Amino acid sequence: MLRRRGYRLTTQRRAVLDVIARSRDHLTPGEIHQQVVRRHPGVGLVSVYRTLALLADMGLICEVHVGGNCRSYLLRRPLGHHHHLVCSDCGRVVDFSDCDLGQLEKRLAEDTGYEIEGHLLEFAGRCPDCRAATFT
Amino acid sequence: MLRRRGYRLTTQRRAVLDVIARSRDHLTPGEIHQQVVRRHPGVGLVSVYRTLALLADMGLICEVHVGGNCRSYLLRRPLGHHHHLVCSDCGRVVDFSDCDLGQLEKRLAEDTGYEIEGHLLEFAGRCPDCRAATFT
DNA sequence: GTATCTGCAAAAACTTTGCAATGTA
DNA sequence: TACATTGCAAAGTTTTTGCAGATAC
Repeated sequence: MLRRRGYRLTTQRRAVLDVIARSRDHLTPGEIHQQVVRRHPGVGLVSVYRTLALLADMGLICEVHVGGNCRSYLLRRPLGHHHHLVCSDCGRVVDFSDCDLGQLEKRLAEDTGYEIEGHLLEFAGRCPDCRAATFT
Repeated sequence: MLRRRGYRLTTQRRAVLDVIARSRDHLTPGEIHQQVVRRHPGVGLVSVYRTLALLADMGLICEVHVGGNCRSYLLRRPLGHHHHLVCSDCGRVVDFSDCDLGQLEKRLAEDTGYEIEGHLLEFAGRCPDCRAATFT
């Protein structure tokens, strides 16, 4: 990972990034810390918070809002503009990038006079695995 | 307000609802409490939390995620399905209901195997007033 | 009159900050 | 070696809970 942006590559940061990258789910700071500690006892929750702030600033991770905690993070897999489809059972996230909101955005701008800067779009649903689990 | 759903209509609840209904902005529990206290000193923050939980359960208010705090509430003006366009300067919210995501939703369902249950869509932008304020 | 609500105070959860010690580059 | 980064502990916030007294119906 290209952390040569002036920041040092420490064990802690590597560990946090590793946990986030490994997970297909979105994780809260607490959950991330728990997982980090498994392999690296002694790493403080504080470092997790600090690392998350850093990664968020750099745009390497992003938040998930649908389904509970708004401070759940996720690796920004496609690095550019994209959205999430979140499983309401297991939390598993699938990314997609073609949202095609241009028309709506344009009409809204005209109707309201707002100068639109961006949007937040997330879908909630049940992933194939969780659906299958229902029909035991 | 039709609170005859088995719940009692108390001064506190009326006050909280009043503040939310009055505001065109989205407010955090703390902000709501501050405003409630102005007219009704002695009302506890606890009651605000409890009332918010109640109103949220009943679907009378909804959250705003764009721009900071994810626990900002807003009166559910059009009572059905709708979305928000939030001013990134003053927080003022405009509602709209035609989001036209059916196609995208269908394609996502096919591509991913998810059974889609719902979506969260919010736009961020600058409202006419705030835009005007820039060109002093 | 009674079951629902409220406020207080205290607890629990979550997040940020100060500082000496540590580890990367 | 030097300075960014860490962990601890402590302080701030935010949210929840227990309980006795108040109040809507």
